[in-house]
Amino acid sequence: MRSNFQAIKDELQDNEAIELCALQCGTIGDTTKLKICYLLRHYPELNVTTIAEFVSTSVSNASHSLNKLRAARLVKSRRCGQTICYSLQKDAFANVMNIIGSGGYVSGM
Amino acid sequence: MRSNFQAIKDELQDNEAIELCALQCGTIGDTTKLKICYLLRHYPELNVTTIAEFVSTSVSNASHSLNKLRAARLVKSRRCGQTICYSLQKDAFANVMNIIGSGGYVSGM
DNA sequence: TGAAAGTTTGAACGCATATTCAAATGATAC
DNA sequence: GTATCATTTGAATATGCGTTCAAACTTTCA
Repeated sequence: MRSNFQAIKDELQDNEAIELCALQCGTIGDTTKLKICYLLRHYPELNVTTIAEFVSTSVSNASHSLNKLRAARLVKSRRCGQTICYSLQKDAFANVMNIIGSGGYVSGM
Repeated sequence: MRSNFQAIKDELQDNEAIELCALQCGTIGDTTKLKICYLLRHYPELNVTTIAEFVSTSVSNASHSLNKLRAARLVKSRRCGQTICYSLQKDAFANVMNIIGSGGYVSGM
């Protein structure tokens, strides 16, 4: 059980899980992208045009947003003939959950 | 059970829970603030100077960050004599959890 | 081949944000 | 009161981001 100052400071530095969590949270820190995730959480697969209509934005903006979501490993895509189907990654937010929990003090480090 | 297009589009618009979630995720989308939350998840209370040392930043920056975290209702503070003690809000991320879940398709809307 | 539907791309703009610095505030002890 | 420690505040800078627009690309179907 590590509990000295330097060990904790080190754990906070260059922590991949924290970096990824920040990237993913930052990505859904914008309502357009968050709405897309929320939508895909309840629809297994949707194409860009449909997503754009649901979240009331342009197709171009939806496409840009989906690109960022994919870069953050939150969304994946596959071609379905003429359209491209987007869906949530499995366990997309598992890492986020691990880092932030549900809030409140839990135990010593 | 609503399942038509317009109802879902409306649900996505002016949704307070989603707006709050975006605000809170955006706030911890920065490593400094996320580290502070991570730290406070494991320490019941810490003052600004200590937090700044842990996350390897200036006291001023830590103070600015804590202000944003408080504005996003993620952190609270109380005066302890000469210093000010910061702690995580109870159920700080409860709303975030509700919106994003852990990822993956769950059920129809 | 050519048209139409679906999607992506890159540039451009304006706006928000993180961080730093210096100065100001608040509390404590001598 | 004054010096010291802890913290906040505001301005300034630079960097990053969301959105829009027009143009390009891919697939399908006639």
